[in-house]
Amino acid sequence: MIMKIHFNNMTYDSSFFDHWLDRLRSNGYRLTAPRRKLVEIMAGTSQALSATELFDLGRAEHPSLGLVTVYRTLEKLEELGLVQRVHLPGGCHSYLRATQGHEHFIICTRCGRTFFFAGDNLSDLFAAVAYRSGYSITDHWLQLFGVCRKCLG
Amino acid sequence: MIMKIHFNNMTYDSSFFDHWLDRLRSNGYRLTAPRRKLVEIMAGTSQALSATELFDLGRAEHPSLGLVTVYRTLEKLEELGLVQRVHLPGGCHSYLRATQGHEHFIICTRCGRTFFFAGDNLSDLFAAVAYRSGYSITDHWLQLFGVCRKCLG
DNA sequence: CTATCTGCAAACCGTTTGCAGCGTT
DNA sequence: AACGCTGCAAACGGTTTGCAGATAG
Repeated sequence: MIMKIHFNNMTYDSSFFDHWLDRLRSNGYRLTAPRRKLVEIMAGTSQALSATELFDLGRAEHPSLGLVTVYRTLEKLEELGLVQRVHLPGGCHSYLRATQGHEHFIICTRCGRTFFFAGDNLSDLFAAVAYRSGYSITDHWLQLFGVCRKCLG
Repeated sequence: MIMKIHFNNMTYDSSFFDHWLDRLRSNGYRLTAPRRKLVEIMAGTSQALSATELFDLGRAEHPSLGLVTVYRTLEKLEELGLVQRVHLPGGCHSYLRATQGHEHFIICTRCGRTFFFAGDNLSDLFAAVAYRSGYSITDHWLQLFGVCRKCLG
């Protein structure tokens, strides 16, 4: 069942969840109960979550869940490009839905809530840097930090 | 003694080293032999170094050096804004001379060598994102990844 | 039926802390 | 002389691995 949901100030369809399950299945991974639960949580939140936080959320609904399963599921989701590690000034222990194409995000440094936005065209800048540095550019991160409306009070 | 050196494709003066020592001293930190050696290495390289790599480099010239001293020195340099942790796709265990103002850098994903460049004006983009997201923006990272000329061969 | 997945316990690795002695100021 | 710094050893916390039993396909 696919339905429109309000997510992160933008409208996405809930098929994130279905799509992720499809990707797992079509890559030969099995859809077990703990895995489904973890995918459901990660696909449905705009909050960057650490393995432990995800573990606690998952365990609330699936008590026998093990922390190791959380790590192994995150590993697969990351490998499939569905989830990405979030780098914060204070550490790199959180995960978030991966950005797509030229999409970037701003993350609240208090609660981890994120807002995704389409990246402006930075290719002029990149071309200039490639020329001046002699490097062949393979990737870039543009990451914004701030405080979200809820945390501003 | 201050002299011009060629560093990272740009000309800096070697007073990075002197400046860092000054900053340590003026903040009440003592200038010991192991600390001087570590500052000399970090101030004089454009290579992102992990604590262990810095340890090995330092130990080559100061054999009694302890790894703990490396961590404690990096902590102080980071606190003074002279050094920053570098976030790479594969982990966040390296340190580099901190960027200043609107400066950014591109890092070679093979050898860690960096090239610093002045950031273009991204404030229009930031203003738009602040407006659309409702976040109050406090900081940003723009980080480029690539392969440097030496590693390209 | 078979290969994958699970949870547990233990190993692992980068980092931090407690401490007694040393060195800078 | 006082206080910060050092190196050692041990603790720590997040993550990974080995394993035997459970389960999806």
